[in-house]
Amino acid sequence: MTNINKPLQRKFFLGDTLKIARELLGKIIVKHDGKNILKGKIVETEAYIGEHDPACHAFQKFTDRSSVLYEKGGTIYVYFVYGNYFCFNIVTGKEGTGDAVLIRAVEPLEGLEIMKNRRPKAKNTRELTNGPSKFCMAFGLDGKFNRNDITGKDIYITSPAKREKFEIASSKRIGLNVGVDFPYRFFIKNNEFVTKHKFNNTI
DNA sequence: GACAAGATTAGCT
DNA sequence: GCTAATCTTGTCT
Repeated sequence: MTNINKPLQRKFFLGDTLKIARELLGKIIVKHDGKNILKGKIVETEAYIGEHDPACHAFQKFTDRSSVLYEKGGTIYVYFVYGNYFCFNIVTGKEGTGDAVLIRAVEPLEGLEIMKNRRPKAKNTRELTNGPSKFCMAFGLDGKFNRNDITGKDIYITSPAKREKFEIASSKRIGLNVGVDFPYRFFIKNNEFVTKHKFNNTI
């Protein structure tokens, strides 16, 4: 039972970053993992705007790491933090803008056994993917995917076969020391896979 | 070449 | 709820 439409095309990722961050909610991220297929519904995102956002890695600095953010929309930006963890971003907008959307949490749909193997610490299904680095671990995403393309054949995003109804809420972003005032975090209201956090109130 | 900080997580109080 | 763990990247000397 695949129930999967065609992958989102390049055009989707070239639009407005904040709009894309909202529209990605409820979409399905698919990863071909060897013989296996992993699927998850995106339930939480954050937008990073290169031009005016001090929290964005591309803000007023073009470095080896942030140069990926200036690629055209649909490019994957994976980076390493805190010595252990990866965060998975999708570059948005036209080439040269420095915008990206961070995938913070997904709801596991397929390939649960593989995810559990990769996340031995997770005590339950919810803990498999309810955090940006947890999602990366469960899906086996690491630095090798940096600069890859989200419209490729091994990893891509599709719309669900059935359009679900859900409410989108927004809040301040999490884990930042700068740019905390921008309400650029978006999540599906009342979805249990959204990261639990003190900022989970709607703004 | 050295140093400080970081888009987090897990484990302990 | 609070803090240590851990190492890459960017910046400064």
